[in-house]
Parts: sequence; structure tokens; C-alpha cells
Amino acid sequence: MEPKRDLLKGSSGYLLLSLLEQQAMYGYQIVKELEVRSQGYFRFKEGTLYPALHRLEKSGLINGTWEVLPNGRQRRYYHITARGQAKLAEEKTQWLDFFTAVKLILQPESKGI
Amino acid sequence: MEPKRDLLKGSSGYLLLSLLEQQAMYGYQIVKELEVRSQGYFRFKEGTLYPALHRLEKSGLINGTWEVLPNGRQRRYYHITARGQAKLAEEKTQWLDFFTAVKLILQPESKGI
DNA sequence: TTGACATACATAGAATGTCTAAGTAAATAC
DNA sequence: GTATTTACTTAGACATTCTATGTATGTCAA
Repeated sequence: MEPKRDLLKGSSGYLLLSLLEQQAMYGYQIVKELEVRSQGYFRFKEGTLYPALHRLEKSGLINGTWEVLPNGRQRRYYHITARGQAKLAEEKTQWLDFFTAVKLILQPESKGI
Repeated sequence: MEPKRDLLKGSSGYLLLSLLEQQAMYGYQIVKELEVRSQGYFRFKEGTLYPALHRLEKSGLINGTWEVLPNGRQRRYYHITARGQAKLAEEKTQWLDFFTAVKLILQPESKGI
């Protein structure tokens, strides 16, 4: 199974918001969680994930808080914001619209439905 | 309805091959056909369509032939090649894999299915 | 205690594809 | 004769992902 990387473009934000709506997570955890849940399909690179998280935070859709583990190690947990939840709902609609449009191209006979 | 343009990236080739598999078309016709079929969702810009067609042709997935209308006007009709049909089948699989993976992220409860 | 590996975050630069925008040219409609 | 539509092309801006590297610490086995 050769993942089609370009499909990710424009979807990463959606996936991240979706994940963080379910629970707050830190970067490394997100990478692992995406991989486990997608059964190995998604393997976000750091160069993809962290810039994406920074973008989302800068846009006010998530916010990160440093937390210190008992062993002294630091993690940055990201929480979805109210604006993020609104954005997530918007993205969901856009996804559905997009899929609907693609299906209409692939199966022109369903035009009238 | 605000189309999410980035989703198009990585999908335009699939859409074009899919369209040209159904029948040979020329550029301007493709723009109109995509718009009609998708009920106005897709409105390919020239700067998107023609470079995409050139890429596909360069890769041997489609091939274009100039045809002259009775009125003297020229059109470049694009036909899908055997390699293009093979590629189309591959893209379809990649799409399904991608959708499956995304659904697993959005609905983790369906993990076991 | 050394080395290997996993954890955890960050960023520079290359690659890719879409968009805006402009250009060329001819047919058609008003 | 002027505007609109048809028809294709390409340069440059922009955004996102990738590769690759850097930093630093914790854990575990030899």
C-alpha cells in the first residue's frame, strides 16, 4: 500500500483537529496515535506535524500548554479551542462537499440524486 | 459553499484521468464538464488544468491530438492511454485506502471493522 | 558505563501543485 | 464594431509536505 502523500495536503488540519477534539495530546503522541488508528497508513513526519500544529495554534484553533512529567521531561499538550471546534465543523462540511463533487465526476449517472 | 482548494492537490490527476476514460475531451470542454457534473463545485482555472494536462501527457498517461474544426479553429483532444488506465486503477485504490484511513481517525470506534 | 533505542520538539530547504494574472488569437452575438 | 465566449499557454506567487538534521533526555541491556 503506497500512500498518496498529496492527498494529505489540506487534510492534515482536519485530522489534527479531529483527533484533538477527542482528547488533548502532545506531538509525539499524535504521530503514534495516527499510525495506530489508521493501521499504519498515516506516518506523520516531524516536518509535517510540528509546523502544522504551530499553524493551528497561531490561528487560535488549538492551544498548547507545557506540562512537566514526574521525571522532569517536558511535553507540549495541545487542546482544541472553541474556534477550533467551529473550524472542525466547517472542515467536515467542506470534506463532504468535496467528496460529493468527486463522486459526481466519477459516477455521472448519479447526477440526479 | 466554499471549496477547499488544497484537497484538489493530488486529486486533479485522478479526476482528469477518470473523465478522459469516459471519453476524449479538450481542455475547455473539461473545465465545463467538471463544472456541470459537480454542480458548480469544480471550476478549474487554466493555470491548474493545462499544466496538469501537460504533466499527464509527459508521463504518458494521456496523449493529445490537435484537431481542426470546420471553422478552422484548433482543439487539442486528450485521450487516455493504456498506461493511463493502469494508473487510474492504481489511483482508485489509493483513494480508497486514504478514505479508509481518514475514517479510522474520525471514528475510532470502528477500528475493529 | 557504554551504546542503542525510544521519547520529544524544532526548523531549514527542496519539491510539488494550485492560484492569480496576463498574453495570444479567433469565432460569435449584439 | 464591440463585447463575450471559445481555446490554449505560461510566468510567478503561495502554501504544504517532505527530507534531513539538530537538540536533549530517559530507558534498557550488555
